[in-house]
Amino acid sequence: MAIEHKTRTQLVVEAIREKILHGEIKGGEPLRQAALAEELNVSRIPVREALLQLEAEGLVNFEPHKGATATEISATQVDEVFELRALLESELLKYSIPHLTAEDLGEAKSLIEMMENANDHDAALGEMNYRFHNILYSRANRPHTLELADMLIKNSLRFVRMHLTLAGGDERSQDEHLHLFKLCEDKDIDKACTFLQQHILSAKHDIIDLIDE
Amino acid sequence: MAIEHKTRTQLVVEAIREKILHGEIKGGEPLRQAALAEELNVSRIPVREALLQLEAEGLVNFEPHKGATATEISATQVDEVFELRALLESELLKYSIPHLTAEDLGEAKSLIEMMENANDHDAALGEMNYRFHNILYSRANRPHTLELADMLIKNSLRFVRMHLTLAGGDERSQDEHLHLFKLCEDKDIDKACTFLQQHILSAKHDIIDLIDE
DNA sequence: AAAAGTTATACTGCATGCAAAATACAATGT
DNA sequence: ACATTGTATTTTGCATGCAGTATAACTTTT
Repeated sequence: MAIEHKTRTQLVVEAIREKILHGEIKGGEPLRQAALAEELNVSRIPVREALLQLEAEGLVNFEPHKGATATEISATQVDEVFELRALLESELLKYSIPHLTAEDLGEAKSLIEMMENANDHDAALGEMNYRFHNILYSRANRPHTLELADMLIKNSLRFVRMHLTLAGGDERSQDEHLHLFKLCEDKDIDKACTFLQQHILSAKHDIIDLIDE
Repeated sequence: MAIEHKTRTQLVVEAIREKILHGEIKGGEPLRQAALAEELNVSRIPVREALLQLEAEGLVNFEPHKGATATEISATQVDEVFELRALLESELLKYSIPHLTAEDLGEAKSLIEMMENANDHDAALGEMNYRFHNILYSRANRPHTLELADMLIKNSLRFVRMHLTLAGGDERSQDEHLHLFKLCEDKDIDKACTFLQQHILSAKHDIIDLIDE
């Protein structure tokens, strides 16, 4: 395996993204280039470039001459992002299901089992959830769509994490994953897609409820 | 009206975007930072930042240590982008129609008339087409979705332009705009949305045919 | 002559430093 | 006290220069 040679900019992107997703940096909070540069032991240039990339991801607002802030996230924004996810991800699933291989399904299945065994508040749960869904979409052959969906998922990850931490990896979510898996296995495209939409939208409602208090 | 103070980076973004959309820079062609910097009379820093932003827009590929290239655009890519547009834009229209005001519709109408009177090969035609659609989506109250759709539209603008230049602003497209307008006026959401999808997909087919020769 | 190694070059990645803009603060006038 | 102007400070925007990486050109070896 080729060693991957990460640029400082990429490292800074990951560092700042993690800070935002973990809530270490709150929404609306200003991101000072000099402060971040010093903290991460780089110059301001890679920080600037990282902030630009994070803006493209929707995690940061970058205003000329004003500076960058972590994006605020209202309930209506969550609503919109999850609606979009439901739209795009069901589209991906629709194209992907016919080409899903036995190995794909095997991987998905084992991830479900791992999630069942994992501690409810395990931080890795979000990662597993992410990979589970990603496998199901992987054969869609729609790279652009997948990239957009990925952006949205990353963007909503901070809520999902909050959701998991506060509510715990609840039973319902597990059951839903299993059910979705079976529908994929049966190649029942229509049912799988509409069920996936429900799955995403029910997560949306949970999170909005959480925010509203 | 407040004078707007554009940073060099923004100006460079626009300059390079224009070059790509106008075909002055072809797909796959490398974008050398130093060359662009000299040509535009800036240093390499704003060029780098511009290239990063253009990558987010999908017009440029940025590979670490390798450099940036204008994105190649195969028929399958066009297919995917237009499918996405059909999906997102019809969604926007669905939410927007109920809130469209009389003024909105007036503006849209006058744009249609302007497009009818315009020269078939007028470069401004693409711009008018863009504004026409944008007005129809403007009341959707879905900023995030609108932004994504906007990105996709910008991304497909080079083909639309090619389409218009080679095929001319054909009659069918005009008729379709008028029909779409009437459906919006009547607040017939379902018909308007499915018609919009057809409108976008038919453009897709025209463009793919153009590419395939 | 083809493959592998070596040097040269072209280009990117990034640190530093300075100029311009925005913000915060003080002084003045009303 | 409030608004307004002027000044200081902070912060961003960008030019320059150098170090590191990838690619091309050239040897050397088989």
